[in-house]
Amino acid sequence: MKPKEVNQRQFVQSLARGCNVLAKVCKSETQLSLSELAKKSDLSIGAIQRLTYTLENIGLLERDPRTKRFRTGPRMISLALAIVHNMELTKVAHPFMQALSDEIGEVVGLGAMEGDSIILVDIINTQQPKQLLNINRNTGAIIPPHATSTGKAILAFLPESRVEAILSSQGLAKLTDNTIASAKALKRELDLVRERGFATAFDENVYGMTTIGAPVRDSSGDVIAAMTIMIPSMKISKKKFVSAFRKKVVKTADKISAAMGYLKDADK
Amino acid sequence: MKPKEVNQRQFVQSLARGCNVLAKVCKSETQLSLSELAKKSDLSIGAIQRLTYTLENIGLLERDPRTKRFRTGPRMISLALAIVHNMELTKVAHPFMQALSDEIGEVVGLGAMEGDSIILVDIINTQQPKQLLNINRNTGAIIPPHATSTGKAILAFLPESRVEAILSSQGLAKLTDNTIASAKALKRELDLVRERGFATAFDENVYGMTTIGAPVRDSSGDVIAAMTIMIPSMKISKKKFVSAFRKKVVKTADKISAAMGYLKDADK
DNA sequence: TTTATTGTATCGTAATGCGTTATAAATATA
DNA sequence: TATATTTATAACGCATTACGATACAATAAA
Repeated sequence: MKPKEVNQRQFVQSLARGCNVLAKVCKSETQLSLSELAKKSDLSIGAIQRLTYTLENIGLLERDPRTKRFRTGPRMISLALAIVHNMELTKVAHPFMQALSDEIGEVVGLGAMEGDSIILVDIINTQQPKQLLNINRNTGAIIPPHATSTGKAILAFLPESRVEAILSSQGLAKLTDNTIASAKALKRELDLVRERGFATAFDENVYGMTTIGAPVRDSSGDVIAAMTIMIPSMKISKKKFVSAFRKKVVKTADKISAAMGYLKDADK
Repeated sequence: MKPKEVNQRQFVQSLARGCNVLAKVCKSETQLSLSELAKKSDLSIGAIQRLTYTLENIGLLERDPRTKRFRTGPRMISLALAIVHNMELTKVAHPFMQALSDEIGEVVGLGAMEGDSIILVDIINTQQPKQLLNINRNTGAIIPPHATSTGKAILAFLPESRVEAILSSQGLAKLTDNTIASAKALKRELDLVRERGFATAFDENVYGMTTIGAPVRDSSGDVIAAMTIMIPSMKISKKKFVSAFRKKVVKTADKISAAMGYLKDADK
């Protein structure tokens, strides 16, 4: 119908539409009705009906028998668990992150490269019941590479070509006044990160969040992720923050790298 | 093409096919090539090409640029993490399970109802390097309800109609000599479980695995999951196993129920 | 090099999935 | 309870979409 010039003759519309519907339901905290789905996807009601019928039939979606609303189906949950399970990184990293978080009493996160995106794959939340400003990110969130310590800690150690690919696919959106939104400035920043071995971000992604991150390597020495400490900016000055945590982030990230099989002094 | 009398005119073939392909790739430990996928799915090579092209295009699949093999894409990973994140049960249960496992030095698992399936949603593995028989189940695994302590601990506390629905959808496969494969015998077993408050399974699912499980309830009092202790059967006699662990399973499962908001003595 | 294997593009066809419309059920309003 | 409104299901006719087959290109093996 619509002039989808994105593609040629290889694109199967109904699959893409169906997957989008599936994703909508799975990501939604609440259950969704047929008509809600139709509105959110702007597809005809008939289309949604067929797609959901199919997805339900193969177990990826499920329907509350009372309310007739859709929710994530058993097969989808099984699949999700299998995927997460296959990510050995989180399994390896989690205990180290937990230990660090316990020690310093702050939020610790882990962002990993998946394709050209950086995804928050694990987070240790410190449950201080009602803090003024709470850091509240969920696993699965896609993280802007240029505006986070996680992102910069990864980018700094990737080959030029990968960095360009990632940035061109993700863009350099100006998220706050402090966001480094120019390619040139970012390049300089990455040089600094490389030199120091860790990255920082002061209110660059969202206002009020200060973070410091260090890269994590796999057994072949490639940087595949970064671990971060996140705190509310008002809690401490930049200087104190960096001096207090720089060694701890790097040390913990290095431990994770080691546990992933990376031998620090193998060469160079 | 094939006489798919399963359905009428509402079933959209290409969506179902595409999702199956997607699931195959995501569940596979290794990356899959186009032709491998074609064989495994028995679809024409052209079909697989279109489906994977689409899935890749929308980020659910990803292709290794060198080998051209498919793997789980960033958007799929993001989705999986979001799904798992939304499952508050595991978040709540995990620390209790960890504590129990630490205390007794055995494997502890958690199986939850998802639709008419019971899925292993979390497991604490005790990493005894090279034990003779290692319990090795992965999260995401679908668990036979009638042949496991997890399953029986759940079934015993569900309304009759749900039990029937589950059993008729899952069957009563004879998995070992000890499997309770008759509906009558199972009913008697479930009576016993209800009476004692926990379920056992001695080599009923796979040979060599003995388990004991207790139900977990949510805030509305419904049984939604069960927690199990799993050990290699040769390690201990049935009697000793039950007497050693019966109180611990129930107690820990109760703690989880309480943390889920269940008030034990609300009524009755 | 040749040969096998695997991935990509093309093409004509009809079956598949499309949006619309009609019916039924459920929920809200009076 | 009756009426209006929203929501879900089913039917249908048409054009597009996805189909399998085949031919071509690229890569890997020998």
